[in-house]
Amino acid sequence: MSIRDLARHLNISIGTVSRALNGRSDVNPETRRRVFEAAAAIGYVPNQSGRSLRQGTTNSIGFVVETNSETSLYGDTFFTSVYAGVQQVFARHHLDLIVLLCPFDQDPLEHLRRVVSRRFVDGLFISAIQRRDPRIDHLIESEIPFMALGRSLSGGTHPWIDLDFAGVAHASIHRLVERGHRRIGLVTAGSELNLGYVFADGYREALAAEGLSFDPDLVIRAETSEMGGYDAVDRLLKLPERPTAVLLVNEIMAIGVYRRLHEAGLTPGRDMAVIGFRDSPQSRFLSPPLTCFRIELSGLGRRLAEGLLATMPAYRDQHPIGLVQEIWPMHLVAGESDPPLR
Amino acid sequence: MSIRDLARHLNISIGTVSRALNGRSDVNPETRRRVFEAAAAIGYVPNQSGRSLRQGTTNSIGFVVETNSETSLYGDTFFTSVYAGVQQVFARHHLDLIVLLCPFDQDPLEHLRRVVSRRFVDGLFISAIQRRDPRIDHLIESEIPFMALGRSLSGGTHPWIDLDFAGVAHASIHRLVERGHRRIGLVTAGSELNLGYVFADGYREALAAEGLSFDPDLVIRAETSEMGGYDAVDRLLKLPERPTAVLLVNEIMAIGVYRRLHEAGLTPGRDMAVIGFRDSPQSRFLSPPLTCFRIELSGLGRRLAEGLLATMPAYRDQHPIGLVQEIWPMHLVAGESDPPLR
DNA sequence: AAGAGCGTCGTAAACGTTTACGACAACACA
DNA sequence: TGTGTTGTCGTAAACGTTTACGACGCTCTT
Repeated sequence: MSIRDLARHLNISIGTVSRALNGRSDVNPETRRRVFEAAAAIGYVPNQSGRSLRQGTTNSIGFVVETNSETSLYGDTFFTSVYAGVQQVFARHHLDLIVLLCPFDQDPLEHLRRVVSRRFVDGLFISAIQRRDPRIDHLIESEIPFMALGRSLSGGTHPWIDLDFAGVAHASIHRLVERGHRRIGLVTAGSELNLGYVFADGYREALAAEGLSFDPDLVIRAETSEMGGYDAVDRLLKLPERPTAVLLVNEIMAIGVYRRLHEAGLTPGRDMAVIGFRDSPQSRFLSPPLTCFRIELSGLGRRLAEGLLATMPAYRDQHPIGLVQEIWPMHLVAGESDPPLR
Repeated sequence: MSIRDLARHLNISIGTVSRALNGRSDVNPETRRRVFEAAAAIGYVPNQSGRSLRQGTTNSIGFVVETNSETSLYGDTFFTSVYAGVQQVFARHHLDLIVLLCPFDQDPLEHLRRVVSRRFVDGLFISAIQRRDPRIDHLIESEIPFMALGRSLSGGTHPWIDLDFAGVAHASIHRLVERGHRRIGLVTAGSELNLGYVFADGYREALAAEGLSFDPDLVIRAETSEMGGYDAVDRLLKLPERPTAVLLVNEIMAIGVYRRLHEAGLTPGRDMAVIGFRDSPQSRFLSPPLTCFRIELSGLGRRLAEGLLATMPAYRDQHPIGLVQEIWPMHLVAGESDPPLR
């Protein structure tokens, strides 16, 4: 079932059929109508390989995700919502979004190399950005359009959108101080994820802004999992002078944090205030509900898509925005895990 | 950077280069060595579109996932581990696994039609199998190799692997009865997911096997989310005669279940026994830890991959297993959420 | 009436790869 | 020496599509 069959069936040339289907102007409207009608009737759909080969483009964009729990900060609902936003924008351009999984036993750079060299996709999203991320250098060098969810230390001239972890740290510290806390712990990502550093830097700055001193003992770098949160609190509880509040880099950790507090006979919120990132059904269903930060995820997805398309020649004119390098805001959702200090 | 450039660089024909790279036997070992060496030196990688066009195959397999929360029973770690298993097998065959997202505002059948007709992949995995699933009929009709994670009512001659929800129901009921429970509730999937029905049927059979009567009031069909679990318990608590134990179709619900019990001044486990599916870090970190069922997920992934390859002519001889239609076992992990009834 | 302009269409090359087929040399065997 | 076999390689067609180019007929202008 090729374009040749369709052309024969209509008694016209394959060139005309192709032009009709691709919406070119030099084809009679009546002819175009007949072509579409016949295509639908006999169920013709263009072969993607042939099309790709000819025009050097695949009409699909890849979202690279790490399956390694060390580098994946977010739960499932996070990416699902982001994907939805991306797809909303892509649908208008007949672009497909596909998810490319980096096997956990493979080096992410190696995996990316493979994806890029195969020319499997026209563009890429990458996430789980490391502090110094060789993937970014490789992508820039290979000249493939891409968008980073998160920024690295090197910066560069590629598009990125980063979540406002510094803002979260500031808002959290300010709120906790207002509620009487003076000794506030931080549990941040222990991996080389850049956001772990951004979060820690924001924490330190926020302490300074509130006139509080910085105690390195209160900063725990942990795995971003239930167990990571558990271990982190374990260490905080062993300090000679415990913090009265703690800030978490993600909400998965909160589960372990609550658990460890319970085991120590303490009540989350009452005996130790907890603020976490991010708002999710899980956060809301914890007891007490976690005070955390909400992200407009599908909006983020849409913006990511726009930012990527803006760098692609074929779509640039439809997205006349400059280089997207933005901080995505998050909004505090008050729970009951950080009541005023008695 | 095409095969032509590589051939010119080596002063041999492109046919020989292609045969050398593809491991055919009719090429001098010394020539083959030179070809591989030169390819690595100048960084040549075969163009996938050209290859696909010629041999009508894409060397990649798609895993279709629903982003709709109504039909997605499992959390993130579930699929991540399954993917890992699939990739282990695929790596040996130079096959790529890509995830194809069905946009939540699109009909899954429509989405699948598009994927299939574009010939984007050589084979497919589908999950979230409905009781009667038109996708399966379409896949059979279109003659594309596929493997279903879950089985539908229609059966048919396609390969599938289904989790042993009936076995879970039996084992759970048996255990609860042993521990003194006589009135046991069930919270199953409210959508048209077939496993929701399989689970309910297993529950009913297990009750009969234990000589207990079936009370339709004790069966709640709910959304497979935190809120779904919450609402389900809410209804169970309103019954004139409360159950002393409850069975959950997934562990996300358990979060809502625990929460609702707490709000009613009840303690999960002590005042109402809870057994859930499935074992995950979350289940373990609940208080009390959830008694649930563990699945060997990467093994499941490997078996899914083998079962798919067994139906594909190009790989069949390397996987001489028949049609895979199997029930995948799950093993009870004792938590503390179902102590003996006082 | 001749030429320009326009709308519509067919022709054929090109994208990069694989593979059927045949060519050729070297060698073994009768 | 002639025939067959084997190992190695080149040639060219084919996959399905897009698109540059030119052809053709029609209308409009001067």
